[in-house]
This record gives sequence, C-alpha cells and structure tokens, in this order.
Amino acid sequence: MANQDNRPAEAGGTGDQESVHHLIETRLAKMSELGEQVELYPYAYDRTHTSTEMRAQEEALTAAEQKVRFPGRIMAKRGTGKTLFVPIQDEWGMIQAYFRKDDLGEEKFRLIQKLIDIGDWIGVEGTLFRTRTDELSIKVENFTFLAKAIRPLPEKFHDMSLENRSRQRHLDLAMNTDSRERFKLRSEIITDIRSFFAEEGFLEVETPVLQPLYGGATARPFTTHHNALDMTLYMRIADELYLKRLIIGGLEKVYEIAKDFRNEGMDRTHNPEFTMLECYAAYWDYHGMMDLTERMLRRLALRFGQDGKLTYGDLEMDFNLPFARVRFMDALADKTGQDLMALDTDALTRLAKGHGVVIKKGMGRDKILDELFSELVEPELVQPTFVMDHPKELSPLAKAHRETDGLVERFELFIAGFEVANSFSELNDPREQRRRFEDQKTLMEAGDDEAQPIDEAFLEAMEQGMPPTGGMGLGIDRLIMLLVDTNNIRDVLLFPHTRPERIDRNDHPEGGTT
RNA sequence: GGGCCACUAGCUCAUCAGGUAGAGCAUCUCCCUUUUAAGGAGGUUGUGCCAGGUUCGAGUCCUGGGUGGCCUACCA
Repeated sequence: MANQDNRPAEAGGTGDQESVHHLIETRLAKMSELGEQVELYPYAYDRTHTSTEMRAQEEALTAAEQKVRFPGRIMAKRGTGKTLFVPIQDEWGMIQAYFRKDDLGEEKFRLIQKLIDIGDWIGVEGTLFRTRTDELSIKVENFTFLAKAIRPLPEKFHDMSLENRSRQRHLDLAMNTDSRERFKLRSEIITDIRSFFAEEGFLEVETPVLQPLYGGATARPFTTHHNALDMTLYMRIADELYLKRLIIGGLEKVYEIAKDFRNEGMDRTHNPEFTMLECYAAYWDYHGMMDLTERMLRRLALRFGQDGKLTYGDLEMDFNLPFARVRFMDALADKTGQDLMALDTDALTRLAKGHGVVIKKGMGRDKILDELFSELVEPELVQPTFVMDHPKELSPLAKAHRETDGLVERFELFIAGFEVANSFSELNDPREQRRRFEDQKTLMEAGDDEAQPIDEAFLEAMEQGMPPTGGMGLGIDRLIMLLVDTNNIRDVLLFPHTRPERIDRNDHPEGGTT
C-alpha cells in the first residue's frame, strides 16, 4: 500500500494484514464465491424508473403490472426464512425489494440471502405492489448484481459524528438523506444564480487561480512555485483585479463563481478554500450593484425560502420588503450618540475602549471605526441591510465618495448578523489607485501582512482607461449557510478541509522536539 | 491564538472505588414465506489515539504529543 511505504516495519508486525478486518475478510470470501456465478463489476444497467418516478406513477404501473428495473444500494436486509425484504436506495429515496424463494428458486435466493451484503449495489426487476403494512415494494423476478462493497456501512440508526461525516463524505451522503438534499440544494442555488446573471446579461468568465501577485482583498495568500519558470506564484485571494482587466478590455458585464484561497484560521465559518461570486458592470456605480444584489437575493429567497422569508436559527428574515440602507457613520452615530467624524483619534480610541473594543498598536482611525462597527452594529443587522459609505483606508480599491471627504462609495450587505456581500463604485483613476497602493505598501512595511502589494501590471491596465464600474463580491458558502439554515460551513462544503488523521512521525528525523 | 471537554469493537456509545473491557447495530451459525430500528437462540470481533511516568497492577491517575468538539478572539 502506497501510503505505508515510508513506515518502518515495527516489531509486532504491522503489515497489509493489520488493515484487513475480519468483516472485510468475510466479504472478500463471499466475493470470490459470488464471482463464480455473476459478473461482480458489470458495465451498465438499464433503469426504467427512479424511486421518485415509481412513487409518482404507482397507480398506472401497478394496474398495468408493468415491469420496472430499479438500481441502487442495499441499505438493509430483513429475512423471514424463505422471503427477504431489501430496502434499495437511489439518489432520491428508498424502495423496498421483496425476494421470495418460490419465485427465484433455490440458487438465486441463496445469492441474495447469503452472498449479497448491505452496501452492495444491485438492480432489481419486477412488478410493484403494496405489502400488508402498505409499503410500496418491488416483487423481484430477477436481479442483477452491480458492484460489491467490501467495507461495511456505518450503523443505521445513530447519526455519524460530525468529524466522520466531513472526513468520509461518501458515507455521510449514503447514510443521510438530509445531507444529500442539502448538497443538491446548494447545487440548485448556484445554478439559479448562474441563470440570474445570464438573464441580467452578464458573461461568465474564468480567471487565473495561480497569480504572480495576489490582490483584490486583504488576506494572507497560499504560496506555491512554478518549476519551469522557477518563480513564486500565489493562489488567488480574490478575482477582482483580473475581472477589472476584462472591463478595461471592453467586456461590459462579467462575473465569476470560483474558489478563492486564504491562508488563515479555520472555524465554523471559515475554510481555507471557499467559493466567491464576483461581478462587475461597466457604467454602473454602487447603487446599481445594490439594486442587482437586492434583486438576486429576493429571487433566491422566493425560490428557496418560504414565500420570500428565510429562517436562520431563531431569526426570521423577510426579503419581500425593500432592504434597509444605512450609512456606516450614521449607524455608529445612532449607537454612540455622537458624530465620530468629529472626534480625534485619542477621543475615538477612548470611546472604543469604553465599548469593549480591543485597540491594538498601529490601528488607524478607520480601523478603529471598523472594529467599533463590528462590535456595536453588525450583530443587530438581522434583516437584509445595506451598510453604505465606509471610511476610506480600509477600501483601497473603492472610489472616493462623491459628496463626503474621507469616505468611499462602498456597501456591505448584512443578513442575520453577518456580512454576505461587499461592493464598490470601483476606483478607475490610475493616479489615485497608485496612491492607494502606496498607502498599502506603507502598511505592509509597518508589518501588516494582510496589506495588498502594488500590482504594476494591474495599474498599467488601468492606465489604458477603465470606464466607471460597479463591482460586487459575495461569499457563496455563507449565502448557502443562510439558505439551508446551518451555522457550520462544513455542512455546505462537500469536502471541508481537515487535518490528516495520522501524522507521519518519520517526516522529521529528529522528531518531537519543538 | 486562549479556555473547557472528548478520543474504548466496523459504526453509535457504556464501563469512572485503578485489578487485563461491555451493549445495540453490523458480522457469523441456526429457526421463521408480507418484514420495515423485523423477531427468536447461539457465536466472533478490541496494541482502550500515541509516547513516557506513578503503581504489585493503568482504558481509568500524572506529563508530553496527536486529532476532534464546544466556547472565545481574528480574517469571508
């Protein structure tokens, strides 16, 4: 086994044998006997009906005594001597197969009774009927073996632990209908978002994951290396700077749904790779983007919620009403009773500390405002709310506010207390963009490892002329969390990042001394 | 990153006065021709996360490490 290559042969004998559990041995033995009589891994199976179709068409199928052919996975076996009830699961549900010794004959009945296990795949052929306990069933006349499972499925009437559900998603999907439904829903939501953007006239594009410079957000990147070019590359933390190049090139409405990668902590709401939606429209400002965002979310709430309302934990949000729109500084003024723009940094720091905000060295005015906002305002933004017109320093890619000095034209959309979307009237003046990058560089040199590096190639593109543009980014995973009502990002990621179960202690010869 | 808790059979969990481990499901044998957490009788299954230590004796106590969960802080 490949993953054991660099393990030393320890005393006590760790070999391939140790991994062969007796349950697997038993199944392997059955497999070789079964293999003498049937094809163990055939190539295809002609299905006539899915489980849902059979349930929907039960009356007609039963009346006509029509033969159905139904493939799926065996989820249980309930024998009563010379009959056998076998629930078979397909993607949509479960249908029970009924095997009778009298119908199948001694040999075939022995196959299903003795050699075919829970977890195996089979196709059954027969007619529909109702048992006397009123369970829709297939009276099996013939069956086809489809694939052998040599490992057992988990136990059937307790939930798997969250850890095992995430690490072994194939088992979670096999065992838990709600999990299958949740991930199918995720897919339907994303498909619907694509339809929405198509209807709005946006072009779906793909931009590089591997970038010579990262940008478009404030975060630490993953770093990798291109061998042939012998150069460092970064996994993207955002799509923004490439999508803007497309706007500069004359594609007027573009969007991308793609993975971004951020080398930061993991918890219930953060995974190192996550799915981001970004869209840009030429000639729009952030008001246009706000309207677009509101249209999209109302549509999703109508299609995937209850009459345009969503329940999240014990919160209920109504997307039918126009979304609230509040200015960042106004929201803070409401909470603190004073105009924070009028305060100097010292007074602001005292105020923030008074509200329990931890002030670290090197935090600028705008950062303090942002912290204060997170502390005082965000948790209360349950109904969909656009927070507009943020302080400038935190938004190096946003255009200055057309009326108020020190602010930018930006909005964040909050729902159920957390940020779902972020948008700007995009900065398109290359001189101003260069100054903002210089400011970021200063922050970086001061030790801020999340500050954005200067991207000369992007500046050069902008110098070719970028039209007025509105842009918006939206965290898909968080949106899905809202729509499926879960507080754990693992529930909406098929394969969330997990640490390896076992550390190979032989990686570091001197090991253990840290 | 900080705090608290957990890790025992393939799965879900008990054993908590330290004396070399149990249940249900799964699996095996037998009985049962409409069961559905089928039922009945009997059997198999464990380096008790890893490494040290205390002890006559450790799953149980101590130390270190690993993985996970919850709370807390930060980035989406």
